[in-house]
Amino acid sequence: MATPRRERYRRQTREEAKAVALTQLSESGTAGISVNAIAKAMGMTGPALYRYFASRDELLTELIIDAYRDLAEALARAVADAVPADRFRALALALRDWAKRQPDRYLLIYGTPVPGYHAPPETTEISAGLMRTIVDACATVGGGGAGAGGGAGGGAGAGGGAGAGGGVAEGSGAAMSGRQPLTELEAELARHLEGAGPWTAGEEPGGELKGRALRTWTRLHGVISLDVQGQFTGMGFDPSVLFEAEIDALVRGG
Amino acid sequence: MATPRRERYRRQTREEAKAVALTQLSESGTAGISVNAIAKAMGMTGPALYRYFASRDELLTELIIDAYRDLAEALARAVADAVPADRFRALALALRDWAKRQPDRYLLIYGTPVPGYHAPPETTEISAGLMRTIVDACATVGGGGAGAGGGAGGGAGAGGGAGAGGGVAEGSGAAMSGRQPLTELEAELARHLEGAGPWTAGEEPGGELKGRALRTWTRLHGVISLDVQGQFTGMGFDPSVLFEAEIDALVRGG
DNA sequence: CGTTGTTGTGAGAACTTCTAACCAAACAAT
DNA sequence: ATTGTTTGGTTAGAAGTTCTCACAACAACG
Repeated sequence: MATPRRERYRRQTREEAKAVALTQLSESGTAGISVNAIAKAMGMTGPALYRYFASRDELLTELIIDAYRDLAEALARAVADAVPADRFRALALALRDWAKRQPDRYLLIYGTPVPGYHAPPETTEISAGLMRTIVDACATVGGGGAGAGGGAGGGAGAGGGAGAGGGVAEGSGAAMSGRQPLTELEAELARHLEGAGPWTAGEEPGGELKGRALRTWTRLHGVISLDVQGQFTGMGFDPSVLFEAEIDALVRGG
Repeated sequence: MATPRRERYRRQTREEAKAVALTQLSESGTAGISVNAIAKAMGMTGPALYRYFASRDELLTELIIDAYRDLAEALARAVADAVPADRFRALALALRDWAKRQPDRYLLIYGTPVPGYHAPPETTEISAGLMRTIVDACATVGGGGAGAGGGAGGGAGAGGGAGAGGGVAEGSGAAMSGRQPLTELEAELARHLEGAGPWTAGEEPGGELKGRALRTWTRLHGVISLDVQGQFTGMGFDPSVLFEAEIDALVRGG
């Protein structure tokens, strides 16, 4: 039952190509990723790579999906490895750590999108799983709350990237009951908020889970994105201090 | 003393080229900006444009500088047009408004940078002026504080984009007194904080100007950037509500 | 051994940025 | 007014890109 050598070899060269692409990415950005150059670096001619990737865009997409999955896994693991009291902090630190370690991959996910490019459903699924991890982590901070829901969600999230994807896939039936099954997030949040009331204009979102999760996401991203883009250079302060302050503010104020 | 027709014509075609580039930008992103295509759209052949822009990069850079200047001006004007009590809110709303009205230009400034690309000193100067506007606006919220400093800074900021740039240029002598004159921001902030103590690890940054300005910047950017990148689509909530919540949180908690 | 399917190569089309050479028009100065 | 110079535009072409196609070489299977 061993995987056919043909297929294994194929996988191997695909991975190698993506690895080379990643080094090109960190050296010259997404624009610097060249199919021809990758092929040349691998010891073959340009067109050969088109046997493995239908287009440059497909390669890029795969890079994005990989990064997404990797990040989701890292966050889920960090949360799972922490005791409930530290989960929120663990999540935030893991996010920052991942981003600082591989800025280009972070920007691949959350950076400027190319107009006309439509993210494949895979990424939105992973994104939903990632969002669920954040929501779960937010549920552990402050008033505690929703122990049962948090536990179930945490279990699925702790299963790693594959687990998150699986969980979303399994839950797809629930999304169909809604009117607009755009992402799992809506249903997911609804499950978490059960009767907490809608979050509409003019309302006070403080202290309630959906707002907390969103604020967590946007604030952490705000610091991280500006940091990895180098916008803080020469400003005479330590970004990590700012990041810590934001964590504290989130934990305290909600 | 009328400007020579030669020069005027040159300016004109440069502006036209940049205008065409902007439409290309909004249609297909930075990667979609093509010198050849711009020239063709203007009714000339490709190489002709190289009389006006030394390279594609120079054109891009000019687009970035223009956007920067425009944003800085819009913010300064919004702050200047508001009564002191509303200045902070006015700044935040103006920032969001500008970004939502022209997302691609916002991403041109705060989006993924291309590696190897070094921002010209002009942008860092404008950035410093912009940061000063934020700091000034932050000074009007909460405990009031530093009335004299805020007034002086506000006056320079209210002078529009050119005024901000000029102010920075004039102040360059002050930067030389420091050890690392990387940007004006450091000296600017120092002037504002005079004796408020350093902002280092482990310290509580709440309620003090530098932290407040940085938090303002990163939080607003966090919401805006994810919004203009379309990361909120299909999540079933109104980004503006989240934005308002962040403004309130900044005003209230600091 | 033969057949089949996969992988790589070279040629080439249609793009891109950007340089070089050349020509024409507009300005400046004698 | 006739020179001379600067500037604007053209075509040609080099070097690069993505991507298609036809053809050859090889591995795997019956």
